[in-house]
Amino acid sequence: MNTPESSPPPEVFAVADGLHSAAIHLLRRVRKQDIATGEGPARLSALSVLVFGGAKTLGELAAAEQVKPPTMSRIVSGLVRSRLVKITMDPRDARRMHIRATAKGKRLLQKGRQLRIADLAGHLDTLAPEELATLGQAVEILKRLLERWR
Amino acid sequence: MNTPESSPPPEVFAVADGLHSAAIHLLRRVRKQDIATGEGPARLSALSVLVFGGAKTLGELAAAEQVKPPTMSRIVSGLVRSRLVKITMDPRDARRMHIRATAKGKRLLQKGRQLRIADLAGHLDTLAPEELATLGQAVEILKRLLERWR
DNA sequence: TGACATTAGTTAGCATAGCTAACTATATTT
DNA sequence: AAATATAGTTAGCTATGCTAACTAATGTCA
Repeated sequence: MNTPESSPPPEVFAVADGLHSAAIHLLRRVRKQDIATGEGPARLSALSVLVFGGAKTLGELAAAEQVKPPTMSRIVSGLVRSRLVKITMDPRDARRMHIRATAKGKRLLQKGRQLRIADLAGHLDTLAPEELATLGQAVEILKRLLERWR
Repeated sequence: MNTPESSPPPEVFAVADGLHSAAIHLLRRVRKQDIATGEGPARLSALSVLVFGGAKTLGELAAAEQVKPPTMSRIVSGLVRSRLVKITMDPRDARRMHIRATAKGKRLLQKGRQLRIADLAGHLDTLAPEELATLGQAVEILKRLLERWR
């Protein structure tokens, strides 16, 4: 039959399982570098949305981070206190706020990101060229997959 | 020169960046399934170590999860309260405790894991066979890389 | 236009999860 | 026997997630 409802074959589950496990352990390793930034993961993640995606309202940011508005409200408060973002009110709709990264916020994000990436890159650099190439292809495949996930 | 201290080439950084981003977004997607288990991520993760790696002392479990002992102490308390693990004292060393998953713990973990994996597998199943094969190879490479990371 | 509904964000209060510092109890070493 | 080291716990802080209930502003429509 192979309807859309039928379950994927075992090989697919095996890859899913391995990918899941690898993602968990990989992030657990690189996350240690974040301590150096002095900000927690939720703030860094929200900040990265602002730096790469431009200014957002609180609701948009909450949606982008898949978090509820009260949670994002507190995350933004922290970012404001650290002067990593700045709030301006919407001139047309006094309920809305626009949140944008400051220069300091951009600098901090780049620094933190570089620490993570450099750590990972240092390890990837020990791989054979073909292995690295395979990972590069895998990244492209995953990128396309994640785009159409939802 | 290319000493071990020299920085990896840009291609390696590009792969590192892509891998990092893919891991973040992939986990953010599948994590939503965890709500159905009624336990938080730290508990599920510790439980999985016990289910797949057998009984552990608190210190071993903390090390495996890269967390400090007080944190693991509280995680284990929660797991005990939910009857997902059981504690026995070491007969030779009264300071040590042995923590093992109960049958209920094993069942819950399998259920939660399956929800995550099934979600991911459902999406992987939309890929072409060659793409899936590439991801399978990437998983193997990452597995070896992570083993020698630390 | 005035009443009602909707939308944006905040506040309060709860749980989980991370940390350090300081503690208890047990083993080990000298 | 005394000093030291090790295994876990307790207390208390911060950060991050949630829901429920609130305020304030905007939209709708009779």
